[in-house]
Amino acid sequence: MKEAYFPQEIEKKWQRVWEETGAFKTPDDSDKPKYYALSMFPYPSGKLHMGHVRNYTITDVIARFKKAQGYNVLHPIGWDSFGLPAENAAMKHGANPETWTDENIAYMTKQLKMLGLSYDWDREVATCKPEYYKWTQWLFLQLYKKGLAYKKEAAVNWCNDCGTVLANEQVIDGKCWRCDSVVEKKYLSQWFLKITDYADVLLEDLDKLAGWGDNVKTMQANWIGKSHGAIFRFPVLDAPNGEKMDVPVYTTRPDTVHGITYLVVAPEYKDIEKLTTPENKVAVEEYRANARKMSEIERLSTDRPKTGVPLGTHCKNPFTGETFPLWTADYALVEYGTGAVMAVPTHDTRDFAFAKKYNLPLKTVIKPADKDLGAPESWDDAYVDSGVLVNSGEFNGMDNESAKKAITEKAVKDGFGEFKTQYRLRDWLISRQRYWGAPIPVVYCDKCGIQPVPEDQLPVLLPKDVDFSVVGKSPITTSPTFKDTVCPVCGGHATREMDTMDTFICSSWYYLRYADARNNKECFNKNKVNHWLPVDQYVGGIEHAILHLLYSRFFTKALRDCGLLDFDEPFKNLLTQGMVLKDGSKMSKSKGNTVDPDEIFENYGADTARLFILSDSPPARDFDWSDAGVEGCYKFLNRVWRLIATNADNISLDIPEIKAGDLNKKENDDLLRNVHIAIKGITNDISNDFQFNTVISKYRELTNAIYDWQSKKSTLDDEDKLVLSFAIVSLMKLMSPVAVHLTEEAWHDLGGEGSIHNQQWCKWDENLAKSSSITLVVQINGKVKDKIEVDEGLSQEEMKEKALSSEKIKSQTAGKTVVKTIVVPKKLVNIVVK
RNA sequence: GCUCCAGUGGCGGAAUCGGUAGACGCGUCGGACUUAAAAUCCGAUCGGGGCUCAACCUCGGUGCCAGUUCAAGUCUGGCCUGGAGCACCA
Repeated sequence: MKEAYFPQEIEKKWQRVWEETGAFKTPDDSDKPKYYALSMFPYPSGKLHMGHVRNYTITDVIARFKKAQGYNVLHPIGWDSFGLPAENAAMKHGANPETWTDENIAYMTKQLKMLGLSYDWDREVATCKPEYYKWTQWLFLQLYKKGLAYKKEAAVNWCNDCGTVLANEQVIDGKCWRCDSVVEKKYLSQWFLKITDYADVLLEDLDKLAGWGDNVKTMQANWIGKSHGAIFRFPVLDAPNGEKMDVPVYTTRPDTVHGITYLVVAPEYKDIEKLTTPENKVAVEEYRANARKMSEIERLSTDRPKTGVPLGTHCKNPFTGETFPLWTADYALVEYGTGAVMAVPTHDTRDFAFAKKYNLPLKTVIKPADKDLGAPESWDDAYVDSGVLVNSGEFNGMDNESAKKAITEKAVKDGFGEFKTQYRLRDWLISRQRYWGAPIPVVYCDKCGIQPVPEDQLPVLLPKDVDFSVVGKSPITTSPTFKDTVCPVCGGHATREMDTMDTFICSSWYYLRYADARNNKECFNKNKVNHWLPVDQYVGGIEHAILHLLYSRFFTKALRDCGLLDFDEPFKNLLTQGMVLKDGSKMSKSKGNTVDPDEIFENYGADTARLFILSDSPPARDFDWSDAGVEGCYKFLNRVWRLIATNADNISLDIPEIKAGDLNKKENDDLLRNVHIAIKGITNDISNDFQFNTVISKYRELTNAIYDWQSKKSTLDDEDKLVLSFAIVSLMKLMSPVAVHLTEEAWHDLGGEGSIHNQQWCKWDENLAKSSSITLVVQINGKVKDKIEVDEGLSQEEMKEKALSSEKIKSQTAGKTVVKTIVVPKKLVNIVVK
């Protein structure tokens, strides 16, 4: 065995061997229990970054650990390869997005292999390949048949820089998630998926996800935004055309209904013209035109002063008989609730600000039980806390929580309202006016209208005869061959849908395809999907907390309802890894603080990179990259290598089981114990929340313990060699999921058969994993005063005696009264004195 | 504004159930080996006080203030700071 550690040499060799022998192929049929470990698949942007390295290393270690524990592990990889960057790159360099994507996939595949990841490459998928997007289109058709895909004219988010519409989830702070430019509203006819049909079950089933962090679950719950309240319909008294009509409002505060002093409709409210008097028409039209011009970001800014104009008409409050005026104001949102708000300025901060500005009346209807609030005209803000009702007729004196129910019940009985559950979640807009995506498989017939493309005509291929240099429209529209087609129903002329699907559709089902990646007859075989899914451990970035993870949950539920699979949640356990930072901020090209994985592989090897990326922080927390830390990990691997290499002649792989009492020498017994403690600790640390940072500290502790043991030996007898072999081979096995190449090389150099990665995980003996003597901690009044080495088997009474007979304790308790003594078995004695 | 997460040495972080705070590493300092360097190895490293120094002794210490308990980094209540998500959602 070579004395020196040459990672570059070793790593290339084993990567080749693993590839040639198909070391990581996963059979579908196996007697072993299944385990599905999955990393979020990458977008082929060009090169791996450290975030990828962290993500894939974490999942790889989990996959290898589970395999060693006897599972049949599915650990696949693929490419989320449709999307705008490819198209933009193509436009910039005059190339083709496909070429650009293929080149990136090739390069990044090479890098993934250099990292020593145990993927089953036979299951690789790329969402931009026709053999994949054929099935994306097929799934769209299933959703269409089920009534879950529909087209409608709506105000949608438009990103001018990307030249396409965006889903609500892709608008962050009023800006495009990808290019950060300000999003505008446009009225367009677009395709939507009815995710709102699943709002309730998506929310409820979060409770089933015990293996997800609360942060992600609350983010999803907030996004779905369920609230309970009531719809009230207020009759209009003076509509200019004399029509009898109602204005319905949604409120979560039915208890404040007696305090209404005006009503607001959104500028885009559908009946606004009917509710405007001729005298107010000009001002209202002007206000609406202004609102239309405003960007979303301005419109939604909470600190912008409230504005509005009166419509001139009035409603009657059926609870009080009072009349109140109608206004339009842009703080009412047309997409939420009914698009109209009952305004109770005394008990809502927004209404309060608006009423103050326009001198609208204030009427108190809730006050704290124990004090008076005074005239609302003197308040600085609305009173929004709970209390008892006043000025509310028959409901006076009732606490406001009970009043919510009682008042709504009265409205139901009298026929002008009902209970209502409201969600903030909107339907998922999936049309994109871009080229590099899966075409929406729909045609528009001059006679028959919208027609889905028949399944046997799939895939609808992306045209290749397009001009990528066009500005202001999708390149797909430049294809001379794509647009015109025939109607599948009447055979007459039809035009194809020119929009492609949001790439998040492609990534909403890829984890299903891995179960049956090469199937060219079906999307996936139902039995195979039911066997492998749900994913046992999903690992990826927190940035997908809402987008990808919510969409995938929706897809799984929808496909279950289409009869394609039998489970209702795709990801049983979710690990959201933290970001990789350098000098305290996120690695990014613009900040110039990136570290190139290639350089690390070249200078230190993949094993060092893997070890380091796991070592310094728990996986869920942000990780601060440090060059000194890499160096430290490299030194540690050298230290491990030296330990094995210098002892190679004394190590046998054929180790009989060593039981308690088999060894004669105390130091050998101690080393044996340390090995068992390490096995137990490392196994538990990986099993509980994947605490790889402490796993690695335990590698170091065991390595230190073996070096310490060795420093006391000048020659080795048979017992020494036995215990040394056990210690070193255990260390190698424990490290094999992380230092995948080093341990494989050492295994072979020591004469091992096959691969260390096919060996069983180490087992520990509970009796050997604890020491025979313990440190008895003696406290006085809860403060540690002495530590005594005692035999483990001591009774509580004996522990107490030992403690009290300690010289230190005697001197500190002298002259004081012992009030009480608490004995914690095998741990400590606390003496309470006065 | 609402929701969630976090706060421990110079730094990253450790500490099943409430039971020895600071494992392991990085950095720093000191030493060994060497002609020298690299590599490697050994030792020290929370703060205050006592002792000529050291061993040792002692007090304080996990963002802040209270509380529960024999005992609190850990539990409860209230704050402060940082991060993330949502946000004129009625």
